[in-house]
Amino acid sequence: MQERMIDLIKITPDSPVPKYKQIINSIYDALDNKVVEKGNKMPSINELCRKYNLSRDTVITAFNELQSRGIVTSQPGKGYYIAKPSADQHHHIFLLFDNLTSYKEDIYSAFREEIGRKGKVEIYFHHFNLKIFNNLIEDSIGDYTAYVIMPIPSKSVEPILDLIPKDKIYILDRGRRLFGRKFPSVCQNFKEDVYNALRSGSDLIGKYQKLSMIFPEPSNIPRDIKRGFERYCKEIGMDYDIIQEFSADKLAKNQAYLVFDDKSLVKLVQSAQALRFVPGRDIGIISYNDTPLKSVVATGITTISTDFTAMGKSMADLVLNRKKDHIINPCSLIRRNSM
Amino acid sequence: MQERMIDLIKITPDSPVPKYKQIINSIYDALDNKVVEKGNKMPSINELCRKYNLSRDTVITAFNELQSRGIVTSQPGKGYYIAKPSADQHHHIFLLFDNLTSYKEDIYSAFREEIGRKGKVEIYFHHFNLKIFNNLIEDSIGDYTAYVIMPIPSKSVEPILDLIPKDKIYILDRGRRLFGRKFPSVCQNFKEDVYNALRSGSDLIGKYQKLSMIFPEPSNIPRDIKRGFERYCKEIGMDYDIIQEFSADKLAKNQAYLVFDDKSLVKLVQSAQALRFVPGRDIGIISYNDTPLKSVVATGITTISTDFTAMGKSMADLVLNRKKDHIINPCSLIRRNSM
DNA sequence: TCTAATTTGTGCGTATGTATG
DNA sequence: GCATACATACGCACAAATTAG
Repeated sequence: MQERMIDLIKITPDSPVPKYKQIINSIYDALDNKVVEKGNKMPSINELCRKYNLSRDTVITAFNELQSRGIVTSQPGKGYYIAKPSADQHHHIFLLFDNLTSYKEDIYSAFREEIGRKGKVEIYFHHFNLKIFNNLIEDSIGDYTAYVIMPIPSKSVEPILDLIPKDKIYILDRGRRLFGRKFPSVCQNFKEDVYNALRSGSDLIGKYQKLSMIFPEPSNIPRDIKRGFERYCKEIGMDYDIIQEFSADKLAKNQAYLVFDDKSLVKLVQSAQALRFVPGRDIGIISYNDTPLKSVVATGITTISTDFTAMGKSMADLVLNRKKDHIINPCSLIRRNSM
Repeated sequence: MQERMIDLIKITPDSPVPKYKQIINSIYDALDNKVVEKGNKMPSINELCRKYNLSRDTVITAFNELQSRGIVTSQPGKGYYIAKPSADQHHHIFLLFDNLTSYKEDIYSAFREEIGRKGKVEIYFHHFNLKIFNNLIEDSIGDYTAYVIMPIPSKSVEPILDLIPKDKIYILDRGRRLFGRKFPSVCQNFKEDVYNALRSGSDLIGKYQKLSMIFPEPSNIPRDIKRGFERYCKEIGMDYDIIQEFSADKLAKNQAYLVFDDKSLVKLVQSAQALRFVPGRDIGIISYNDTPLKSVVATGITTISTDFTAMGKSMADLVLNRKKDHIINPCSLIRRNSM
């Protein structure tokens, strides 16, 4: 037993981390990975000194610190023993968002709240720029206990992720298909979500003759959304098309629109107002990602939206408990007057 | 290893460039030429003093600057270590927001865009919690070249700010009255802004019999807004009151409402819709802080708003050029159908 | 447990040159 | 010419952290 335990202590002499702290961290890691448990005997002080060429005092400093934190107890004349079944390690979390939009606040707040005092969270943004993405991760390697990442949707992010220890990576929001089950994740299943949300609103959609998706290109909107949309339309035999940029002349009565960015939504509603088309009667509007204001835009916009608070909470749960799950975040259709 | 590193520092005593800057440049060169890498130990302060006949203070000045640029980290009792794989950015900016609301996105994007490749921006949120505020700043001291801060409106933030070098602090958005001309700033003048915006809209406001401000308490909305509002109403002899929480029964015809938070705005618009009161005819609505969606809420909400993009740009200009200005950010009334 | 060596961190005093008014 | 402020550089002293023996 001690033999195995000894090997769990990793000392790198030239690290900026003090040796006694490296010992402490090793014990925490061993507890987290459940390779030691309450009651196990710790390797003796002299054993560690010899094996790692450490000063006796260095080991004692570490053990004293562990004892004062309640992780180990000492039995004079016998040795040190693990005193706790698990340890609330201090998590230092690298949270990499794509960009700063209003619903990110929901994810972040929920995440932070769940993490609470158990860790410190630092936020970064890559703005879908691969160079920034790589630099941020490269700079941060070794500095965090967990890396929660909204990836850029491209194969080219993989080499840089390989530099991070695999068991510290968590994938957030998108990248479900890109990474499969390679990392723990809380993601949307964009294709299924859109498909299911549209299905659940078939009674509303049926009122219209055609369903147009306003999908700006190039954009960072997940491609899978388009696939889910197309699958739905084909399946129920709905007339549909995909518009790259909305303009007023594309607005027609008895047509419904599925819109993703706020800018297009604003244009769409303004055009409708100009022609005195009433959303929900003359035209239909479904918007993506819900915000409080959308409930009063025009006379209320129907939205397809994932639950961002749930997303933040689930991710915190994964990180805190080192779970390896692959969670699909819930998504639903929120019915309002615009359809 | 240290031996080689020592030689990488070139000091020419008679050069016009200060010695501490020569040290900094040497480290940059070493990083550029990849003769040092992340995690390498720097030669100790005393070592450099002896070897190059430098004052200890000179070396420390250089190392502190490197640390605040994020190039090195220090561990008391051990030494200084290279913290980045490569270095090109000379500004390392600590950006502390109060919370994440939609218009923060505008400030941040504009700020980031102006900073460009000249620096790295790290963003934090204090949520008006003094403890978080203090912890975030305390933890960050010495790690950044500039601290851009949206303060908590309270005297109690001053002691912690005193710990930051005075010439690295910039005040953003609020705190104009709290700090006066103590730090460079880009702030709103809430009292004047509201007063002037209301004055410029007197033709619209005159249509209504009463002007009600919906001002939730407690809240983090600047108190000065209330003062500007009261001053305007008294000056033109307008009947007015201040409502702490809006409820449907408080909605009355021929009355105008000045509303600050999205939650109250949503309630207000929904109540109006329920009673079939048309904004701009039966009731008036003015909302604070513009977002794209507000142009299509109901049939368009009139807003009083500062220019958040300008705010971000101005702040970037101050930081990049180390200007000491005190800028009042422009604010105006944006006329739409709701008044 | 104690001593010793090395390291960073901080404070204070001093001196010099330069820019500003 | 004078006063002031600021950046640069030096010297000394002491505290606290890290580690060795």
